[in-house]
Amino acid sequence: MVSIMLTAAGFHVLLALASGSGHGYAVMRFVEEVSGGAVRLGPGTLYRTINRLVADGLVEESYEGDPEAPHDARRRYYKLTVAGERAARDEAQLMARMVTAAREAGLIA
Amino acid sequence: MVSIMLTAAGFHVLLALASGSGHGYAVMRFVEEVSGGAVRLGPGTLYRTINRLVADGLVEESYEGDPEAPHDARRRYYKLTVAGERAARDEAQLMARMVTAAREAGLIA
DNA sequence: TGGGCTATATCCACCGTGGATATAACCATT
DNA sequence: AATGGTTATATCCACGGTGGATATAGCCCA
Repeated sequence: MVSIMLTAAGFHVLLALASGSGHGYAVMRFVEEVSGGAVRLGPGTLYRTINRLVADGLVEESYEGDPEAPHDARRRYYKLTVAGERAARDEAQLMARMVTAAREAGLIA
Repeated sequence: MVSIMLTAAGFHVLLALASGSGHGYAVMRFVEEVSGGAVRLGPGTLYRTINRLVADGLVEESYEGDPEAPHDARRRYYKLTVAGERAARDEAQLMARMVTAAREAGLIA
């Protein structure tokens, strides 16, 4: 399959980062929350996916942590690159088409 | 990752079948069309995915072909089972949540 | 100072994917 | 009736992503 170059896990990570979840563990919780618990990214998939996204130039490490949060030396912060934003947008638009098709098929309201 | 038990390819096939594409090749064209060419299911992924869905009880072979179409001995027709419809609906709803989240994040309009 | 949660990282076996290859039936044209 | 392009299904292999366990360690509260 082709889509763009994103796996499902990759899209979830990009969406979480776009939604303001700055570091890995926050991404994990975001994905679980936004999916109502249906999607869970285990640590293996999570950190490997982040590293792949960094290698692909869709995500970059950010050395400015969340100013609201208390300092936590363990955390590594990430943000979308321009290419990452574009990839996330493309994939979201593709998904929106799928949802529309599902509506037209009478699968959902 | 968990979602339900569907891979991306699996969902595309279920959606195509729910939309009235009765046989494998029609599924392939539907997926390509509905995605604007962004998603392509090669024959390998396509037929293997169908067989897996049959084995999982989400799809069953239907021996009543499309009455509109001219007879074609090569075609094998398929339709969703009740479980397949439920799985497709669950996945579509999950996708709708992701699209909503993407809107809230300002990724798409 | 002990325990539970937060946070990141790596490893392995398994499974799905992509793409090539093969086969053959269908249909229009010559 | 032969040709060629499209439709249609099927199988194979190497590759890469996934899931889940395991490890390590910093954080925070009692």
